[in-house]
Amino acid sequence: MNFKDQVFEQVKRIPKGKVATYGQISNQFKILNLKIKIDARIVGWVLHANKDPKVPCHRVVDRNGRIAPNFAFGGAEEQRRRLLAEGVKFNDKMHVDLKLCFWQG
DNA sequence: AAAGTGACGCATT
DNA sequence: TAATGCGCCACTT
Repeated sequence: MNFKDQVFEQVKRIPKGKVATYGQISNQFKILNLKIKIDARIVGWVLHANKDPKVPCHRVVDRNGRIAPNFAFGGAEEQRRRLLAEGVKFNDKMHVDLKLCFWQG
C-alpha cells in the first residue's frame, strides 16, 4: 500500500453527482496519516498517470471547481460531459458548482 | 545526487 | 479567463 493506492481509494469513495478537490484529498491524508505527506500536486499527478476506469477521476477538480484541461480519458470536454451526466452543474465551461456538488469526505 | 516535470494552491497582475 | 511566480512533493533521467 503506497500513497497512490490511498489516493485511488479516496477517489473511489466520491459519490455519484459529487466532486472533491485535489487539495481536500491531500489534506485528508495529512490529517489521517501524518507519516504520509501528500500534496495537491501529487494527487493530480497520480490521477493523470492513472488510466484505470475504476477510478472516477472526473469527480476530482481543483480548489476552484475547475476541471482538468488535460483530462486523460478524452480531454476536458469529456470530463465535463461525464459530470453533467451525473447531475453536477456547471457555472462556466470549465467550472463546476462546488457550492452544490462539493463532497465533504 | 541534481535537475526537470506536473490534472495543484495561493497571491497578483 | 489567462499569465507569472513561489512553494509544494514524488517520480524519472
